[in-house]
Amino acid sequence: MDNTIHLNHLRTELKKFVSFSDAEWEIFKQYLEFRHYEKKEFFAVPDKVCDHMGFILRGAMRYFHVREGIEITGYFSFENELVSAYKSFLTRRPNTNYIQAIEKTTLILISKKNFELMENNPAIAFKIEQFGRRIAEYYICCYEDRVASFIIQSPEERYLDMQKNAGEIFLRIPQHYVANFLGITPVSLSRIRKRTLKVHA
Amino acid sequence: MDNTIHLNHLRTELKKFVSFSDAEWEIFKQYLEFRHYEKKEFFAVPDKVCDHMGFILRGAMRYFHVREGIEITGYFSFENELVSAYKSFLTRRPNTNYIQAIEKTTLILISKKNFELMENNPAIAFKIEQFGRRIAEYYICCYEDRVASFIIQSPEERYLDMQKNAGEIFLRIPQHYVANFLGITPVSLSRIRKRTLKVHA
DNA sequence: TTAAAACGTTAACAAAAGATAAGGTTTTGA
DNA sequence: TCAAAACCTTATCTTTTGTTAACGTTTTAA
Repeated sequence: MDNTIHLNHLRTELKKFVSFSDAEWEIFKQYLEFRHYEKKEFFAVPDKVCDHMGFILRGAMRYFHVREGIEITGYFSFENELVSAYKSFLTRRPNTNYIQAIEKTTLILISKKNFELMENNPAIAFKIEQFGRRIAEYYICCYEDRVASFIIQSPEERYLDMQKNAGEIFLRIPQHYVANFLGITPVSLSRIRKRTLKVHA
Repeated sequence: MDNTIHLNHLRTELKKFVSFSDAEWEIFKQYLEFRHYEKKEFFAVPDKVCDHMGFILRGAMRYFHVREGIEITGYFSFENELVSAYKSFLTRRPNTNYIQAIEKTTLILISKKNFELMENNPAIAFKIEQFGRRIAEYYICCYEDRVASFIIQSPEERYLDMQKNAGEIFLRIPQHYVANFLGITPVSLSRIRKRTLKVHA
């Protein structure tokens, strides 16, 4: 099977982090693997080290914790985004949550081992450091906003913001997952929806 | 004034991110500046680009938003920690919150300009990429935990965790700042304290 | 195709948090 | 030193959220 199209797509998408030269890309792409996940299949589970980072070609992933037997969804990733239990990936320590495909999903994977091989390969080491840095910096910016939303906004405001800025999510994600993401229960989100609906009607 | 002791201290503390060789350190330290902040002086303000990253030699900093005229505290940094309006620093776009000294504070600063000069200096560029990467990765791990606490825990649980893991903070920081940090109002924190006190008494 | 599971809403009640204001203590700064 | 400001607690009332359970609809999987 020829994955050239997908690899070129990846190269384009990664430009928001870093631009690979042709020579660097030839090396880089040798360290990649493709993997398909069926719906509900796990990318990461608690108590195991997450040793891959993935780029989502197609599909969607859900991050969730289990607390007293109940799943609590913390995050989602979609097409053209990265997916990883980042802290576990970086520290090589056991992960604490689940990451699960919520649709049929295709990933391009880089293993921690391959990452380190590239870090030690002088032909590409510098670019890989840049790559790792830009990814981390990108997610820091996202996290800064997310934490601010918990500090500054009420659940209702977070919901309205999300509806405005990421409305497509509601078309793909069950609402009770979204509720957890906003830091509230599904019942509470249902009430917020009823409340805010009347304002616009 | 001789700052050798402080620079050596910085070099030691930065080892948790990256180790500079003697030659690299000689270059690196030339790009640093010392700056003193009086209590209540600002390190960063809204609508201006934050163009420095600081290392706290002594003192403490508070991050806060202003919303409808009210200050809402989002974070603190103390001795041997870094301080920056990171998103603004990275993206060169206007900052959205205040960062203020809450005690007499001494920082060692790196400007964005000097950071970029080092990134373009072959003698130290690689080490600087590593440095920037490790800092970002370190903060990602902190953020992952912080967001999880908002998703998984109740305000009361966040308070008890904080008391257990960062109890010293309560000795230096007014309680109503801590309340915001936990995502609640000062009145609510006061009630939580009263509630949880009885459990231990 | 069909039974089971998943999902969203609603209701009722309890628990917690927000808003506002008042009071007493401590800290600050002129 | 002394008045003003900052701070924490408490009280009251309102609003919101959590919890549990029920119901009807939709989706899933055998």
